[in-house]
Amino acid sequence: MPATATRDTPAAILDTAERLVQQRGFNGFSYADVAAELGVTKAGLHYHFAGKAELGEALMNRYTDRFGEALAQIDAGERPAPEKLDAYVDLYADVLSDERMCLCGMLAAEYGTLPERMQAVVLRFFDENERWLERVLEDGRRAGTVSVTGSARDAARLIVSALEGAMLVARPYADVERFRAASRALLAGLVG
Amino acid sequence: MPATATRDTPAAILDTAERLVQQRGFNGFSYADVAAELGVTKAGLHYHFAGKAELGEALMNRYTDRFGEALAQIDAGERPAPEKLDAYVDLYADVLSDERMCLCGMLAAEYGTLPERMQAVVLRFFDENERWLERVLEDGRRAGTVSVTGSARDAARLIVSALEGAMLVARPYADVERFRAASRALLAGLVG
DNA sequence: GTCTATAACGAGATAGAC
DNA sequence: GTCTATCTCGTTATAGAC
Repeated sequence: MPATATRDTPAAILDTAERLVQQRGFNGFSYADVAAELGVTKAGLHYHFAGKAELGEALMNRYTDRFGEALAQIDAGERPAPEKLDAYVDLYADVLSDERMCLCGMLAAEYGTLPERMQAVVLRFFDENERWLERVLEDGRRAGTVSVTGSARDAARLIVSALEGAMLVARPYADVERFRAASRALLAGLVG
Repeated sequence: MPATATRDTPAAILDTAERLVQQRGFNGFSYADVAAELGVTKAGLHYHFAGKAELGEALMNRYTDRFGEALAQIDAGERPAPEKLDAYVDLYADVLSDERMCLCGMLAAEYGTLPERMQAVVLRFFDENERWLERVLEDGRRAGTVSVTGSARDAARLIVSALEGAMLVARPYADVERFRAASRALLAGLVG
């Protein structure tokens, strides 16, 4: 019996690569970086993920699926819309406090250089987030807990944009409070 | 007399490199890309800019200075604060309509991989923008044309964050209207 | 100021042993 | 499943001719 990995190797590869992409970008990390950190060789990585494009795609699908599960978790709580929005903001804050950018926000910056199949997942991520927010905002409007001036769709797109941008700007300052301040000001204008 | 360039060569290099960075990122373009587009050799570029770090720094300083001049232009008009904010949003929209990301927004994503001197300019860009916005918002509040709930500084930071994020998200969709919708929703919550 | 030529390195990827 | 070894290519950068 050959030596067994202490945990699922593909998952460990994805964990390391994910962090590297979130901190350095898809064009800012290499198979060598991942291999060195895991103490394996580049060839070993190619066994699990044929190429960088396949690794990137797997990364994004896992991230987007997990984000969807987190949204389902928020829904399961049956809380009023403003609390759901606060929980949504916390998802972003948790990523940032790890000194990471949102994976798909990072890849949105590099969009023009990405393999086609990775580009498609970037759009899927934003679409799913916008749909979820739109529904929460409409529920809140019906319940009288949220007062959005324009369309719920436009407000949802503003929220995604503002939170992605707040992460983008706050990370160079290594200042989560900067993100928190922007989030508060955002929700104050929408929920107030 | 040697052949004369049709226009200032360093400026032409900066123009091309700037667009490439805005569309592909600092880690997504090379000297070879710039040289090919200008019809010169890589060695020729090194004569004008010693290395990629120096080219990047020159790029950012020119961009930040130009942005500052554009803000001074807006101030020169002596318009009320809401009109100044509209003009400010237009600066971003113009960049996006060229299918480019804000230069410093792009470099904020790649921040961890940048040479130190380029990192410093990223912060300078955001600082100067926030200061300008903070002043406009305070002027507007005094004149009664703007009603910001929290501090002008936090609102300024929200505006920078939201506009950077709106560019980041809208560009993969190649949809300037997506940016416009987010901008309108943003200002509606702040100026309303 | 721009060129040719090349050095030095790292990236992504593959073949084949174990 | 992971390794060693190697290949090919692109990238940054320099030396030196014109």
